[in-house]
Amino acid sequence: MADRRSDSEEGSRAKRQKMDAGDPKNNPYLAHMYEETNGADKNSAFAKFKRHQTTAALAKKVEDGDNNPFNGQPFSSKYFSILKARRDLPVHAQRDEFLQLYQQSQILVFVGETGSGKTTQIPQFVLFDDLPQTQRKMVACTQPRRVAAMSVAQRVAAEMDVKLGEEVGYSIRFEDMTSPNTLLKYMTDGMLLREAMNDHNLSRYSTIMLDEAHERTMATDVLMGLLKEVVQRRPDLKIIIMSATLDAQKFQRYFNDAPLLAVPGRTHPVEIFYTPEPEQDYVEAAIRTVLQIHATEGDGDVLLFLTGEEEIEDAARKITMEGEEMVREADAGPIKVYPLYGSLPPHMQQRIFEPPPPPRRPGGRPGRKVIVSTNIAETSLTIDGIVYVVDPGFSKQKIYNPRIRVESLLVSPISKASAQQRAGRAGRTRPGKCFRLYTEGAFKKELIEQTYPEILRSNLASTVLELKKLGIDDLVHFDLMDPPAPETLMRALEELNYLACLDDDGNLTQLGRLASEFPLDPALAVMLISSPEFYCSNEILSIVALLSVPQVFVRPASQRKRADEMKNLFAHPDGDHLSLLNVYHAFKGADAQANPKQWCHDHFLSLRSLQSADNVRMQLLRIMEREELEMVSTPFEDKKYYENIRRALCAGLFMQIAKKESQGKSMYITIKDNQNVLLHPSTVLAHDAEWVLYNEFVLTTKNYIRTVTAIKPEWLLDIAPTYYDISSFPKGDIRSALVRAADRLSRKEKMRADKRR
DNA sequence: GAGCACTGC
Repeated sequence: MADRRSDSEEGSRAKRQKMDAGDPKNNPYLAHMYEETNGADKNSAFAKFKRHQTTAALAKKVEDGDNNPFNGQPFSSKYFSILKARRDLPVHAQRDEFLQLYQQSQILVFVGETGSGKTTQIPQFVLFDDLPQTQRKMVACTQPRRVAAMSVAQRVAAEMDVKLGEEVGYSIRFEDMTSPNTLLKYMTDGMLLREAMNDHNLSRYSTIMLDEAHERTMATDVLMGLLKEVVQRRPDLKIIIMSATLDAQKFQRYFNDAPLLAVPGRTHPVEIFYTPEPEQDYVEAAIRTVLQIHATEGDGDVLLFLTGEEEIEDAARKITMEGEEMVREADAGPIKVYPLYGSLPPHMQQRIFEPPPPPRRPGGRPGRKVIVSTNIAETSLTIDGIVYVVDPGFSKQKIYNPRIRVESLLVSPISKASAQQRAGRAGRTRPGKCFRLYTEGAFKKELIEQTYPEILRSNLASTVLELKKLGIDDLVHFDLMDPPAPETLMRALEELNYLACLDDDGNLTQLGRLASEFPLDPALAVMLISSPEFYCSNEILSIVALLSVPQVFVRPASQRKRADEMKNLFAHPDGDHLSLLNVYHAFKGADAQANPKQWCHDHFLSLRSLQSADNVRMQLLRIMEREELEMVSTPFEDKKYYENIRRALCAGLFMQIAKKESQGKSMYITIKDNQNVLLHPSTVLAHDAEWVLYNEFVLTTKNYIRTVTAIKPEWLLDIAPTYYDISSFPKGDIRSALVRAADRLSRKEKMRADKRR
């Protein structure tokens, strides 16, 4: 089988071959001849090390030596000062215990609470015992987030006194910071999954660590299922599942009763307070609690968890106002409120690290910082100095309804694990307090133990395609830790079958194999792959890139009118997809490129989103070229320029079509699922289109379809005849409209045939 | 006449 790799891989492999060409020791075909001495020759610091038989004492000796065992360079003085601090970490006391379990078993579950040092130290413990250099392999440690992979790699490179990207590196989307010398690689879990799709045995690794496994991301869950199979084919591969305390036994059971090692963390105690009675309005209660803390508690910053941007901005405003009143009337200390959520520009996010405001006069009451945040402060961002946490017990969570194939965000009660994590945020620097705005009874009886893993809350179309590409044929018996509902799985298989990515027996088709190469939703991948047939792959590529990044249109509450005017400059009467294309073209134009920041600001566009779309576009373009898909455009003057693009959109999104209801203005009904929907008010679609294609179904106060483009039913019959098999539609408005379209289509074809005769 | 929690390839 062809060993195809993702393109960043391809790059590093090419690099590796080139760099290694001169040295027979580095030639993979000759490597076995050097196995005894490779990296562990007599002069090496590792000479006395027997793989998987080392001890903490042995490692300590090398760590305390004069020269770096990995690159032969003398250790810097900074190395020794960091080493001293490392030895104080809780994990260090159990290094021998860890080594014994690691050596004895193929799979190990490691539980380390925050502050234990697990993410930085355990991979180094492994390195000194696994000696991957002697196997020409690597040790991998996965993280759910890119920033974590980068920053931990940087930290560990410093601890090991090596240059980042050499012996210690990281690999994330858009950036491969590794070299042929890399022995320890931090990477995102999604990246390892990508690699697995081309190397089902993950043969480049001698040990794989899945860190933060308790977060149960989609990628972690799939990787765990995969690794469970790989360990049977590769007895030489070792696996470490690293997690926070909760649910450790579940991991143990899943991995055939793997041994468990638990290391305590280093945090301060947090006192928990509950409300005696349930609160009616959690936002109002939260604001009241924050102000109460300010009035009655000692110094220390406050972290309040709310669910979304609007709620947060609103609460922040109210707390600021009330706080100012407290300063005036009760001589309270000054209070500074910072909103925090993902779509906030980075420089605004950075502001949360500013020190709290000083007292208003010498000797006055100390100032206090209040951070009002989404869940982003629960895992992604840690803020030191928080002493008080206010937890109303809610967050927005993604849920998936397979019956109508809709993912939506819903404000839901958090889990016990989440509540514990939130409380923990108060004890990072000193003992703290957590105020839960629900009763103790509710905590015990109503909150679920763990947030449902993502795999149970998502559309599985792309996951199923990935699994097929990973060589998993029998999905039903694939051992996932939490198997999704059969209906969700059936929906995904059905969707992939309609997209022709899977045949009727559920086997990967050529198109499916190609689609899996793209880091995209299968529908968007199919759209992109089909686009050369419609003479518009350049344009579809831009649209797909824009559809895979956060919203490009910015609409600040204070300047809505102005923002809408600017958006209208890019509007295309036939719909939002074409408007996105106009935005992209304008962004790449000379005017915008002269000063992109200013231009985006002036036009109410998000520079961050546009730049990231540009990045995505480049990545996708490289895959298109590698797969020899043609990059073509219809000449702009051609009257079919936009029509071709709209047809190509149908090639991927033909399952997301709505038709106007005969009665009722702008009321639409979705095809097949028969959901009543409204055009999202943000649409630029200028006319009452009979048929529209939509990108997204949003469930909020009403059912909306967002990002819509006008299309013709004839195109659907032409492009997706199986899905639009008229006989499968019940008698009614939609069916008769399709029949009329079919008539028009055949008349046209007949006329064309007549002309040819 | 609207609301994108968060993350990833």
